[in-house]
Amino acid sequence: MKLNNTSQYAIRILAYIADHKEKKLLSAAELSTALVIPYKFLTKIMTELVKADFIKSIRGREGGFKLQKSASEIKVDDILNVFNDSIKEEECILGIGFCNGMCKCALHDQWMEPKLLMQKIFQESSLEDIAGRGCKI
Amino acid sequence: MKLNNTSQYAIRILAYIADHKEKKLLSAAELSTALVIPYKFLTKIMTELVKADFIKSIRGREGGFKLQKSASEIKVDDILNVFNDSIKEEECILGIGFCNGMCKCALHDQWMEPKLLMQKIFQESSLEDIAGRGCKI
DNA sequence: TCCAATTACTACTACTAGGTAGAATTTAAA
DNA sequence: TTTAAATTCTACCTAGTAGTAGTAATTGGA
Repeated sequence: MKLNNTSQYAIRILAYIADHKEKKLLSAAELSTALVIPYKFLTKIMTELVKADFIKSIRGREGGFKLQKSASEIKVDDILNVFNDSIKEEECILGIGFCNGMCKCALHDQWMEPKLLMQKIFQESSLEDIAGRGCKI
Repeated sequence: MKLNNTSQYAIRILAYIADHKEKKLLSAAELSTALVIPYKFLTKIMTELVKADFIKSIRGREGGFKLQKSASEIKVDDILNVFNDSIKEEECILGIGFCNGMCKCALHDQWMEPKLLMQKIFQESSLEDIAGRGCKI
């Protein structure tokens, strides 16, 4: 009952970048150190975030990354979608493939409330909302 | 954001057994067919459920499985615990290891409500509560 | 007593997520 | 123009989850 590691890293990376927009560019090395994410794994994730158009990369010396959109435009759910980790409408807690009103799993009714709540939180929370909250990790 | 396959299977198996207590014993073959779970994988799970003392097995011809405790005594959370899949108190949505009031992750506050709700549902839902709900899968 | 139906055990394979290594490419500064 | 700092690409390794195969052990019934 957790997000996968890559999604967690991606959210933390983007929130960190959003929280440091006074700096023009942040390098992979700086992000890796600050967020305690293995450097090589982080660079792999960065490439995906660039392709997904959340961030812009500047190659070469003095290069780095910065947000491509405004922080309020990027929702947590958008990030989860890139890593196939968002909560699907028909998602069933017991994994049966067609859990709905007609034929529902044993936990269907109980599961609706937390599921909708999580969907709502992910869809409504933008980087702007979460950047600067709590610790800087 | 999902339970692992084994936990899902285990819950469905136990709910099914609870829902068929009029039958003295249910065989692995019957469960495998009824619940559409690969036979060999199911037998492996059954062995774990026996060791965890949720069910009793009768070996040999005419053997099978039945609940070892009453359905109201077995909570969903007890099952999740066997497969290391229950929601821990300190569990953090962004995976940082020490997310609490002092040093909390960017999504800590939003995450509290659905997390507590899920914990509550898992801890309070017994097999008796869920058996017989919805479809028989 | 023997057989067939059943659970239990041991070991293996397949797939995927997480992570690492090394070299290629780009670019600003010296 | 050379070099060093940076991203990108390709390929691989590792560990854990899911699932399979074969056989041993148990036991009721013919």
